[in-house]
Amino acid sequence: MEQKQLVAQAIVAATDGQLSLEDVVAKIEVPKSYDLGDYAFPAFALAKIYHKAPQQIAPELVEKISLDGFDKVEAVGPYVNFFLDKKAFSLEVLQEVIDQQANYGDQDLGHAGNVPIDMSSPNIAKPMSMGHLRSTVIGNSLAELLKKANYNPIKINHLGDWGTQFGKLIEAYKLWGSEEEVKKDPINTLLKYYVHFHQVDQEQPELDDEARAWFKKLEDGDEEAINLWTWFREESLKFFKGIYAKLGIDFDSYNGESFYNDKMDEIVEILQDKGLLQESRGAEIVDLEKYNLNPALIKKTDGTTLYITRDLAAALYRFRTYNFVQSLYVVGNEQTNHFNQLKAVLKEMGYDWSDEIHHIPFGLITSGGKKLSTRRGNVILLEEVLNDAVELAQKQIAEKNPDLPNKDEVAEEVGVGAVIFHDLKNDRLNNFDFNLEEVVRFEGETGPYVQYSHARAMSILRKAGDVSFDQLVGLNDEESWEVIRQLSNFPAMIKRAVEEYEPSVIAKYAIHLSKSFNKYYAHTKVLTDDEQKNTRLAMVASVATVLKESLRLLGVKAPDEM
RNA sequence: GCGUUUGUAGCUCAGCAGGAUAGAGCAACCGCCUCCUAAGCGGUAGGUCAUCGGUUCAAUUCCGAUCAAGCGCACCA
Repeated sequence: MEQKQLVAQAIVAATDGQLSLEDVVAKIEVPKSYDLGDYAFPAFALAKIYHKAPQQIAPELVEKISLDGFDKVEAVGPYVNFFLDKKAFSLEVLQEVIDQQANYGDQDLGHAGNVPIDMSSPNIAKPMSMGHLRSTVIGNSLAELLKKANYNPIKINHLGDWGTQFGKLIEAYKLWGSEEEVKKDPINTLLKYYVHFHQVDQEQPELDDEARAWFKKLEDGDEEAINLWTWFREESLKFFKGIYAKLGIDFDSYNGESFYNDKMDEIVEILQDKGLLQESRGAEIVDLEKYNLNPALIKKTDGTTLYITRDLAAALYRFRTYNFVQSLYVVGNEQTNHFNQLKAVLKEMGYDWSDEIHHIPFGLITSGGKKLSTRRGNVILLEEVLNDAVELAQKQIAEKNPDLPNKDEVAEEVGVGAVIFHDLKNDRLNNFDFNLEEVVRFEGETGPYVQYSHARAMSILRKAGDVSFDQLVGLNDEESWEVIRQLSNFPAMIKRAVEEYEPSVIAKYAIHLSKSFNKYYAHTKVLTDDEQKNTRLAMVASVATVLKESLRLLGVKAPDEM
């Protein structure tokens, strides 16, 4: 970053202030190929000012630029290419990483402001599928990233524990369920009832009325309904927590939809007071015509609430409780309309803070090209995927490193890490069709590749024993230069990932850093006794630190050996 | 139909908010372990950046249209 300023200043000085520093900074780019330097300034913008061809201007600029801070400055066609002083720059970067350790890359974008994150949010009485994994791992990574940028994230698991579906479940249980069967295998049994319900109600639509009646009872506090619901909820939560433990993710709150049951009346009252509520086809709605959105359904004909009613209550509750600077919702892109409606209704209610509500959408996972659907039985169980991945990691270890001391622990970290990393490495919005082989791949651009790179670095450091990094020297060979440049990019990557709510920025970065390090590793023997040995070790230590930190920000463990 | 997201190599994706010969990974083929973990490194082959227009000195990148796909469009969440 500062290097870019240095380049910009040199250009501004050489052009006698014809261009502002800001303009020049905006124009400066990083050449695609190393032999074209570290930064480049295209002289096209000057062609009009000087009435000359940019190819002619570039060499003239080079004449006027002092070499202070650069190894070389040269003109190639219309470009002025800058080569940084490798020795000075590498020393500076390594010193910084060694000094700051895991704090390297920390920023203060958030000034400690609260940011509730609505994430994971599985539905009670249903198993967790690959679909929930996305919200969980993206939310978790955003929380870590926000923390690094000095925000105070609050991870809220907005459990899907309320709604008509529980009427259906209770109705199904009453018709076909047995207590013993549920106790044996809660989730799968409840799921079975639920799926069965949807098969039967195709021909017996009156079941839906029964189900709605049960949900009505639930909202009205009927004892039998509440008892069943509480039981289903507890069993589900036990099961979910097992999976979260496996993923290494925890939450600050498990306040799901039901938590807002007693907070919706106020919302309805406010809407009424402000004259926003209208009756339409027997239901209560808020018209959103002027936002070019469908009306928001606040209450159904039978007086029960809907998803958006609860989300309105939740939004207000979160604002009052956390006084947030931003409020995030990590929810699939198929719900974009819902969040547009949510924000619009809040805006109509006069809440300016609705502008700080951000839906963080992500793409859909399909299976065989088809949307996952619990009711139709088309699910990919997260638990199974994780188990498969860990098992595969075990095989891999048995084959490649049979003497590894803590095999099971490492297999867990690698297997689970592979699944998480796979989910985070691509753009959030990309859809993907589930493919087990792809998800648990350990070679190429994968989580295990990054973990392996880290383990290699740690291995060198172990072999090196005690070394001090007090007397570092500059490095200027080609292979280490690639690594140094990557290391220096880390803080900028953090910033971008936070600003774009995009963990994939960090995943991609980790791959690039790993690549440059593996290349270096193949080319240079680190543990050779010479005057640069300690500096090389400092670089290896820096790579290990930054890789481990990158993985941590993604929610992936970095074993020292694998 | 309306809204929205997407369209880059056989497959999966990058391309840093316009720039110098479009990059990786898988898959294919060929090399590299007497040397810090070969879960690695190197090489070969593979593309009219969906199509057509527009803005610009410069467009894969910005704008518009068309085509194709995903998702959403009132009593589910």
